[in-house]
Amino acid sequence: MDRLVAKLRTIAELPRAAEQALLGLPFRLKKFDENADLVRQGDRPMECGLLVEGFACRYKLVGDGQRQILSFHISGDIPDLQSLHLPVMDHSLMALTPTTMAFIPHTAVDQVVRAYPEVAAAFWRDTLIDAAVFREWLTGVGRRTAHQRIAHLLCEVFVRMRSLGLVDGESFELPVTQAEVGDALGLSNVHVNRVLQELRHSGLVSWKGRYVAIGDWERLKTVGDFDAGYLHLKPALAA
Amino acid sequence: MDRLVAKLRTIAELPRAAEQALLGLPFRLKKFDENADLVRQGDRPMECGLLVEGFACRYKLVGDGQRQILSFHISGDIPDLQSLHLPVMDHSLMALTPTTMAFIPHTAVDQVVRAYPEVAAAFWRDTLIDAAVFREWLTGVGRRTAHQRIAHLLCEVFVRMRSLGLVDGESFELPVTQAEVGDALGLSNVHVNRVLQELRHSGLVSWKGRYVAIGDWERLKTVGDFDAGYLHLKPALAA
DNA sequence: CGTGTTATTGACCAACATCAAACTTAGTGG
DNA sequence: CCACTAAGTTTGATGTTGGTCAATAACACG
Repeated sequence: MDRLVAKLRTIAELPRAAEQALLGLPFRLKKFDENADLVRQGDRPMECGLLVEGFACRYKLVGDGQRQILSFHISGDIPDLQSLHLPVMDHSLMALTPTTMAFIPHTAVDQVVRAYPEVAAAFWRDTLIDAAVFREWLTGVGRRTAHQRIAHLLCEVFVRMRSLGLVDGESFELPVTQAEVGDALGLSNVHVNRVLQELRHSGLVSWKGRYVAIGDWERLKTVGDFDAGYLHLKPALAA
Repeated sequence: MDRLVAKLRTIAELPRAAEQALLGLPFRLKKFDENADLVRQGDRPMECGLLVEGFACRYKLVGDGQRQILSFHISGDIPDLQSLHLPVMDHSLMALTPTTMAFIPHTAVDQVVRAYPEVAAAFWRDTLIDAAVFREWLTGVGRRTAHQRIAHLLCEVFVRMRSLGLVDGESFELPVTQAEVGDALGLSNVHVNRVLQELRHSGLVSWKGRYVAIGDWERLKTVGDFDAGYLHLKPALAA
């Protein structure tokens, strides 16, 4: 649960008592293999899943079987928090790496939320930030070129990782395949590969295996038309 | 405020007292011309804007000036409800027709939300449904063809209008230009025009001026790969 | 009736998809 | 430690959806 508190601290201030209540939440740990579904579209979860360890993503499938990845998630996120108020899942969640989740009963979350309006506000704020990120992705997929989209995604992940203290120098872990990037940005894996090569050759980024390093942050931001405002980070973390 | 209550009834059950509290909310009416901005990206609103009369949309601009429309809104919606918890707007709102808004002070909304957890839950649920729609649009723009996207959008608007009792037979008002549809779906106005002609010729829809009529609902749903689940309507309204 | 917005058409073009094959790399079991 | 395998990356050739530009036609409205 300390991961959860750490995450919420990046977006809101919580009174000590509320943090204690969160730390006391009951949960059930469960491990998942890479590529396993954590929750499926159509499910009616009775618990919220806190991502403790690993990387995950939300996704939807369309009629002809293509996949759209909707968001990436890391330690501290509760990607299905919405199930508290939207009983049936409208998308699925899957593990991008081996993952461990802490499932917290809805009833327990509900109690904390009722007892501490600040927690309710923080959770609500968290889901609102989710929505803000969807809007940004939507404008990217709708109106930006492949180059811009890829640069933008790298900027976003970099800033989010940095706000959680997960960046080492200029580089951070991103255990995502090029095909997955394509599914997130509405591109083919082939095109992602080609654009990535150009970004590398212009020295904007390097990406080897699971690790991305930013080569030229200012230029990458420019190329990606990136402005971190939509992430609604606390000012201290946005720099 | 009765528009607001009517809207919330489509997504949640509220105790009588809570509805009364909502009806008693203070507000300030303001009229806007077609194409006027209601709220701008970067603003820090002190009020929430309830759309009383007219059609509006959320949008963002990208670096080179192109526009992405993020959602359409009708009477009863509070498109900037999020400003309660996200102080600075990450997108703009504009009127698609002459519009009247009722601006309700954040402080007043906050009081009702604290006094009635059911209202807090209903509002939260409303913003979660917003997010669900963004996800669906994202998958459409990312992974569906122009035909599918346009058919899907018409399905969505039809179902939402019907849930509010705003459909007359098979037809409903949609005061949106083809260029605006393009900006919503990540397409050019020219291409929207061509696809729309095909949809008309195959008898799926007719669209004259401000009014759309569904010609073949079943086929339109199939073409648009549409499933209303993501709208999270109460079962009685989803049919 | 003008006048400005919106819809429609045609010609041409570019970004990105698709297909298929070869090449790398990271694991895995012997 | 090495060969083997599967996943991921890279490359090339080719195709298509949908964009851009520019002109014309239809409307809506004062």
